[in-house]
Amino acid sequence: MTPKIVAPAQPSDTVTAIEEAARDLLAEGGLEALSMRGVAARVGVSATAIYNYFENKQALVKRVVSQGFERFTGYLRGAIVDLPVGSAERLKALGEAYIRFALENREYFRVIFASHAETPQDIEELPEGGGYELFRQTVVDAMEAGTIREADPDLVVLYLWTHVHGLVTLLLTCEPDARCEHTGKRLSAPELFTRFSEFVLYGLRPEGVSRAETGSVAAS
Amino acid sequence: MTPKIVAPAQPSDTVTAIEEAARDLLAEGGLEALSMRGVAARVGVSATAIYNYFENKQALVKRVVSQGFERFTGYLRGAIVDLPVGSAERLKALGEAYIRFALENREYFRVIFASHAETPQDIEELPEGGGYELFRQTVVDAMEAGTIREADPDLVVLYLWTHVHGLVTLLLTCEPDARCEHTGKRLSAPELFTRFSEFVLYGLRPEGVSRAETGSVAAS
DNA sequence: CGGCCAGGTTAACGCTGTTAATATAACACT
DNA sequence: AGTGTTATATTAACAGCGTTAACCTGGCCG
Repeated sequence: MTPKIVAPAQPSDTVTAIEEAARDLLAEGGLEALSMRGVAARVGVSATAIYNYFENKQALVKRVVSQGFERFTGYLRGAIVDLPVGSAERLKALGEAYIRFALENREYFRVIFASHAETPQDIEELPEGGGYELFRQTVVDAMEAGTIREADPDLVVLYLWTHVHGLVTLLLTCEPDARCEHTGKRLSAPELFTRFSEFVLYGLRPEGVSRAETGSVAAS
Repeated sequence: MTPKIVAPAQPSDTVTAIEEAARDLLAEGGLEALSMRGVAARVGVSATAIYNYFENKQALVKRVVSQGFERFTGYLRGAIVDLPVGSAERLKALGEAYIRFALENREYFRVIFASHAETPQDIEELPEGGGYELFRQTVVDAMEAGTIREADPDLVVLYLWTHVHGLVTLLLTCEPDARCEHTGKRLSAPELFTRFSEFVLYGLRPEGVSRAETGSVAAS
């Protein structure tokens, strides 16, 4: 029985149990299913016991979200690690993994990106940490390999991020399996992503028109 | 027999007052600021009086969201009505209006697209109604005018929708004024949208490569 | 031993959505 | 006029929520 030397270094059993219970409740029924009393009941303690480890519910949620974000980036990293650096496959796999994780962890993802990020500190520590860097590096590699054209990497990252994130949030608020096509085609999310990839690569400009022509004179 | 829960043909004074109070509270402090007692207090009645007009809070929120969606589509329609049909300006103005409305009505927009859409009926009546058709018609016009290349309109609509929606949701969860550029550039949302428009038109493929070459053989 | 303190308890406050029972006023019908 | 019905509002209450306060309890340290 070695007495625990430093408390904060390795978390106690109780606190991890609390985190697990909170994570499960969150994944099962969303934010409103995560109640202090509910978490406490799962752990087998009183509700107020949680306040020994977390200042309030928001802090608990923040912790869970933070861990979820780490799992998210880990998932993304694992999805592209075996693919050749700078390849289009790698870039595409990253987007697909983004979508897959979001759809398979709906409530989780929802809460991760519903963290209103009131304090500017929140946004610093959460989404930018590993996720953005991973995204950016993949884009930079693809640029150097000639897979995509050269441009401001941050701009391109944000552009691609916007796309996958938009697709995901639309699918999350509409329907699980992408019935957003209203002509009865009902493409699945991966199918949609594949179709979109072509637009991303080649753009929407009409076929025979060179870049100079459509510049900004499209109006009559 | 059954007390009429649905608002009558001409809404009474009280019900519109309730809707207004609910809308204001929602716009001010988000969903959690919208409480039955709070709404009732603003109207000047008892909390339970609301239940004469709305089955429960969810129904009230749904009503407010529905009205907000109508305002949203009206806003979009007004933003493009004066611009030439089929022009790139029109398409761009639509996207810009989408972003502008979302950023100027943050809580509103958030709740509109946070309507988990549990019942399939919800999604039918809400987002598809006028908004999608407006979006689609604008795209079809642009296609016929040769502003953008020809493709499945629904696919292109969803593509562009994904684009603006993703940008908006990212900006909403990150920061008001788009500090998502982490190199200190801090482009504003309209600036970002303008920059992205070029990507949307011309794509990300490297400059000199024709469509056939990069098809799907980008791997090593 | 005394003291401290982390970790747990119960009780309680004020808030929430919601239900039940009740009151009141206006209208229709005989 | 009386009577019933309906719409509209009320108050009281319940269960659940996050959170605070006061209290207990066991183990560690000087």
